[in-house]
Amino acid sequence: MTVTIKDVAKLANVAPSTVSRVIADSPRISEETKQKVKRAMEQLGYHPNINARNLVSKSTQTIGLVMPSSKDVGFQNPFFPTVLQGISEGAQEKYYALHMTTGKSEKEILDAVIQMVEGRRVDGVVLLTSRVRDQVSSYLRKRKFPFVLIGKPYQDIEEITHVDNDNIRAMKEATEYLLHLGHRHIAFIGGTRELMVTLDRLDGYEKALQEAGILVKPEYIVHEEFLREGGQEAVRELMALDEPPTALVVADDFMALGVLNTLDELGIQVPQDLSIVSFNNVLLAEMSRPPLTSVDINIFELGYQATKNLILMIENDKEPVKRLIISHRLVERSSCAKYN
Amino acid sequence: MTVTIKDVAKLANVAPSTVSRVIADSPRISEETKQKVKRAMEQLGYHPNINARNLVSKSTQTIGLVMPSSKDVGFQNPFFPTVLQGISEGAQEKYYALHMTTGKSEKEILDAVIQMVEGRRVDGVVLLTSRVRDQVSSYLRKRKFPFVLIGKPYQDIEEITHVDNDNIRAMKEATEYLLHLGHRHIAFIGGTRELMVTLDRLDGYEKALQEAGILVKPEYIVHEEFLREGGQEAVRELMALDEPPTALVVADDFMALGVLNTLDELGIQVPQDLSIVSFNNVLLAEMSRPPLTSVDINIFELGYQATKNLILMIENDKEPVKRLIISHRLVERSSCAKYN
DNA sequence: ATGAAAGCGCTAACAC
DNA sequence: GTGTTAGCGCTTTCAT
Repeated sequence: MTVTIKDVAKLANVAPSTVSRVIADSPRISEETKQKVKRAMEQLGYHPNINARNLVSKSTQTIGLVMPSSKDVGFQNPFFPTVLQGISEGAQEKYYALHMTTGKSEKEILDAVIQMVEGRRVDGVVLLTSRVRDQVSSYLRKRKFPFVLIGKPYQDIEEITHVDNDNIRAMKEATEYLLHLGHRHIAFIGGTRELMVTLDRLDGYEKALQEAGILVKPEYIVHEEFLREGGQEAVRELMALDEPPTALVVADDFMALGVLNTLDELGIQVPQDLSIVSFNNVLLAEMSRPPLTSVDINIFELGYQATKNLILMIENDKEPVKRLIISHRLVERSSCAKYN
Repeated sequence: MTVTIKDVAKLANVAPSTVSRVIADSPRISEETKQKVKRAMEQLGYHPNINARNLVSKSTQTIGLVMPSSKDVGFQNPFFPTVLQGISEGAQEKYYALHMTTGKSEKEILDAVIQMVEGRRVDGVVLLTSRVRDQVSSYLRKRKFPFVLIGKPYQDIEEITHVDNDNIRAMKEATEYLLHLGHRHIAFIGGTRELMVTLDRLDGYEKALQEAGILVKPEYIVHEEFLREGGQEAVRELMALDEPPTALVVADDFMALGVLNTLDELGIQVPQDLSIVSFNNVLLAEMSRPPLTSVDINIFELGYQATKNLILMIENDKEPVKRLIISHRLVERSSCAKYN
């Protein structure tokens, strides 16, 4: 029924091992037999059985992807397809396949990861988001299994290869941009504090203010856990303060869109009444009104570098631990104005 | 080094086959030995090698996912993560894993699919988008390999199990909604004609107009191939016609956002000057200004049903061909007004 | 440069 | 109810 290496061997009048060598493009096979075997493969429509190959070779040429929880907001964020593009391109170039894990809870995800690692389905793993106290990364570390984290590790930062932006600096610069425009009342809107990226960006925000000698006010710091519901309310409260901010740094374009929306309802004009700097610079940023000044963090590159380096680690087990910092740049559009 | 079924067998004082039966939870094993074996597995930290299992059992418990070309606009569309959520939930429930294929060109994608099918990496495939003259679906059909298409097949519609919306009717209703509001000059903005979904929606648009006795004007039909560049221009031309439309049906929320943007630049107010009905009802639709009246097509369900039915097909090879139509509904928001 | 043979870790007859 | 055994399709020594 299914055509195996033996069938090819028979037709080509060689041993199965020779066929195997042809597949691996071994240099110790004469060009002549190579052609002969290839013709036979062609003729029979032969395709190697990957499971058999994986079983004996103890490698799979596939990379495991750990997605954020499927009921997470992150899943809806355009960040996600873009980083996937980068990962997939990095994998494709080296002929690696992609295996996905998802799950609704942290536990489901961890279980799925354990299954795929212990079951020898993958040679390495890319973690798509860095969460505080992430169990998956702890497990992989203990297991000494090759993996790369996109984002900043919660702990053991010197020992986990990761690719990240310098989010502290990036947000510091974003905040300073507003400072230079004359703003003194700048609020921060970010996602859940469970995400390392939120923590770093908050950090950068505070640093910028401190350096400028401006007091960091707790009421100016908002964490929108939910994209829609929570957000609306939070923005309303923020703008209802005795001393409302004149500018906002928002940790994500998608979030910024929601903010823009709420502001519109409140009759607050951007950038005339309020300036906004956002983050990530996804397609959305230029499609919103006003188009958002946003920090481009090179999402594609995050994914691409993560995969490239994971493959390096897989193929060379003494590849050193690396910390790859992807560059960012502020893209000015129309959501900011001078404060007078 | 790695612990195998034999090690477990030895420790538990049983035969390897018994261990295998315990894993498969065979009813012919006494509760007592089951416990004994499970303890041994626990103690040794045993995990089954999936490749070995796949090799002999000729099944993989994994589903292949065929994504749109990674350089495609579709990739950026929020449709994509949402449908993935549905797929992943359907798979998870039946303990199926997910294997992804991507590629930059149609050819790369086809090759990747052939590899994963012939290599016996997956038991079935779900195709995420339906394109005109899609080679992947032709290949799978010829190969008689289980697959489900999300969207409407280009050909052999009676012979390909697919899950789709009734896009013709949905767009017809959307158009009629505008008709009922008094609009007589309604234009259509859709994606590339390479996508079946575009064709169907265009069809529904034309049907609605015809039934209403309104002439379908070619200059009212716009296909934005590129989300940004092309779109801007197309919308401008449309609004610069001698008789510009008073309403728009747009085949996608993401596209609608771009349209909204261009209209704003042109100083055209929605819905006062122009009404818009959009499609898909992703999160974006309620975050835009004005919030978009959009046809909810139940994206999650598309993915979920596709996977569920694929698994049925995998597990029962005489499962009949099915055509699953997912319901839709118009969600009214603020992008439409009566025409006076 | 090529062949023979062992075995990767598992399942599934077939015995008993 | 459990053990024995023969592969699944491939790669990889070890010969020659």
